Amino acid sequence: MSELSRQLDLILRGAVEVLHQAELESKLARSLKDKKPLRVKAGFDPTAPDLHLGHTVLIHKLKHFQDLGHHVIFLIGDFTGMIGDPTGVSETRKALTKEQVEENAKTYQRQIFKVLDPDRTTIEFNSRWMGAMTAEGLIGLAAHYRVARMMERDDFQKRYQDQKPISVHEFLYPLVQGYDSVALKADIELGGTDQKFNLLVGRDLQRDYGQEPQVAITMPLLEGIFGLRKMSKSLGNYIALEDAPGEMFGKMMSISDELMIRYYELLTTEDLTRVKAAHPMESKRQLAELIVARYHGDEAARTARESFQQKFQEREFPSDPDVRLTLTKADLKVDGTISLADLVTRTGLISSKSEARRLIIQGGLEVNGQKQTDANAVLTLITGREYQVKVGRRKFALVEIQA
RNA sequence: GGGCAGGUACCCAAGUGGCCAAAGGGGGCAGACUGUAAAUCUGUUGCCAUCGGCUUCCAAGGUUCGAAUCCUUGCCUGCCCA
Repeated sequence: MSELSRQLDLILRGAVEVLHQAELESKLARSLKDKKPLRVKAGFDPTAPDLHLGHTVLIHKLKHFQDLGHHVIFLIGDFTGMIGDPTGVSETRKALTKEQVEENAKTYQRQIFKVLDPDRTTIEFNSRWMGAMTAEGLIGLAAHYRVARMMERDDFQKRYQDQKPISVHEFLYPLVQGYDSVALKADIELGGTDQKFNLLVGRDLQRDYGQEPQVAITMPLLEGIFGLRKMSKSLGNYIALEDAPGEMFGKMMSISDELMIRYYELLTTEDLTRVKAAHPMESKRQLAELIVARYHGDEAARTARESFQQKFQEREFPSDPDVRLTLTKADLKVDGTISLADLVTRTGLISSKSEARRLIIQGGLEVNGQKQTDANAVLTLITGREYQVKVGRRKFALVEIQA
């Protein structure tokens, strides 16, 4: 197999679309001939330093390029982030301070370098060139693109049809993102399938600015833990790289069998036929362990697995409860009692007393292994003792009574 | 600038004077089931509480015995015309 087809093979693995493959091939061929690495760009939002597994699909692809000797540019869209959120029309997002952006960038580095090689990664901020751009420059940039083309974008079109608001500055997003490719002289840009439009704007702009257009490669969006919709922070269906090991493990275990296969496909290099042949629960556990180990180490993965088995498979009270609460006499009534609902509310694991009462009535509360179903119950707590409170399916609190 | 249509709970969305703490769907939570799941079924989903009470339907006023519903003003969104 030639070096070129070897490279192509790895690059195409898992990719949804390459625009256009012929250009990719000629870029690769030239790169090999001149011994000059390609400049591969991927952009990330500075407001969400909490990377989740969805982002790692892209990061792993960057890693592939890196392994092939190419140059990876991890672009943090701090300028784009400062303009505001294109989807949150009702709420204007506060501009991030320089310090916050720097802080977020550090978080990014900590997270991505669990996958990428720091020595072969450049981290860029688009404020470097966008911050310096004058209003005149911005007008000039805007003149490079047409409204009709802008409206071709799916979400704009849909929002327009649905009579939903679209602010003018939202048009600036694809423009700035595209201009980033001009500023960086990118050969290739990676993005999720939802980024296709923006990636193509980059091509158009580069051409307009007299550069060779970048190749756009789209990667699948990883579905969130409830399946169906893409993993994203705002949908709350994500597994963050910095989730605690136990939490990460638990989330991985609660995905459907179907989704598990998908995760294997996009996040690991495991052989899928082997995964499908094994018992689903076993495969899922392996996946959970694999992922936790990748971001937290082998030891943490083992502990997470053990704790999970304790909590859910054997339904025991875990050795590391979610909350440890210490109550003193002052928290109790004079006769040393407290209402059950109050006790549960005090753990902070639920948001109101009404919710506590609901939970109790529905049979979702246990104290020291005893199911409590009387919402009006009053407990007499003994000083010096510990009480194990199980709140709902997966929350545990240990309450200690001090004199 | 003018005309028109809208703003309802976490989200979508019904309701157009009392029967509305407000239908329905999604999502969440709990129970059953299970492989830890997922799917399914059932219940639940403003707050406090024993009956019962209290605060909600963009905001502020007003009409009324009584308003999410009517009126006024303001703010916000969309469409059409200029």
